[in-house]
Amino acid sequence: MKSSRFAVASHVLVVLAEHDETPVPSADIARSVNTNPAFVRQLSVPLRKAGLVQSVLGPGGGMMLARPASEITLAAVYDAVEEEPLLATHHCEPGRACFVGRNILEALDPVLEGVEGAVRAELSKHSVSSLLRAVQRLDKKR
Amino acid sequence: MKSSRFAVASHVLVVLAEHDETPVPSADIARSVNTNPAFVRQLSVPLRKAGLVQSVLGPGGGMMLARPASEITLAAVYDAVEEEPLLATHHCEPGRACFVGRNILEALDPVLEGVEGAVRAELSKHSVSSLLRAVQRLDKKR
DNA sequence: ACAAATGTAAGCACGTCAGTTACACACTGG
DNA sequence: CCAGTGTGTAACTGACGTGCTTACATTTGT
Repeated sequence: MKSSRFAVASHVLVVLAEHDETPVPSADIARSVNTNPAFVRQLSVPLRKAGLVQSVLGPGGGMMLARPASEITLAAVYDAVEEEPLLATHHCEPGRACFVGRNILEALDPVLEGVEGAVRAELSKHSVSSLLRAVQRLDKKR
Repeated sequence: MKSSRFAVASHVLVVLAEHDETPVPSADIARSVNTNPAFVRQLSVPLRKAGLVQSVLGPGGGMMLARPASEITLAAVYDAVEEEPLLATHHCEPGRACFVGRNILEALDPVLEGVEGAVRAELSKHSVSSLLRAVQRLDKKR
């Protein structure tokens, strides 16, 4: 099962961007995502650690963006919630008897670095606010 | 558990590129990767479907590259063995009551397309032969 | 015929993930 | 000051992907 955290986290942040400046309770967000409030709160942990959201306790509380939506790139979202590299290497150490086995991981390393960099560069082109605008544009068309 | 198929498939192809023109039995490849011969054969299925390798049955048989190593990019390897997109979307449909839920998937689509394209472009810069050269260069240093 | 290989099906163990329940804690308003 | 609202977090479950293994039919060279 592939992780959908990046997509869901983006969804959450767009909802927060829509309700600018006012806290949104996890129950409301969960209704939009169609999942459980606790799941949204769990997802909020890495987002808070990354300084993207903050929460207000007590009645009238909830989650809200910690900085302007235009200053949150999707690369930051990706970094916050999707910690592992997307292209994994061997689970078990390759056999060191063969010279390919001895060096393949090191040879593959710059390739995987490059991929990771390309992904981050591509995601840097978008922000939460641009994603919100895209959502609004699509909704108008209906 | 993240998929390591791309890394292992690259490993296999580099081994095949080293033994140019002569078939390599799956048992030999498995020794280099440090895994099971049957697992290598399973991995060979998508590679054969993609026209990257071919196999020779019977004694003295095995797997070999179906075309020159310099003409097999790592993007082709990726396409062959890693069919699903690396960044998944929501597992369950978002709630259509909220206008964000109605449009988020469609809005996210071009972003994910862009990521996929960036990955493929980055992987196109490398080939099986360039990877083999990197392995050889690293081994000389030891 | 025999042995060396592949191709493939079936199944196991383990890890990850989404989803859920439960509960302690924090804050606000009356 | 206390009832209600909401967060933070731990624990658990079920589903699924993945690596790995066993097993067996099939092909082919000597």
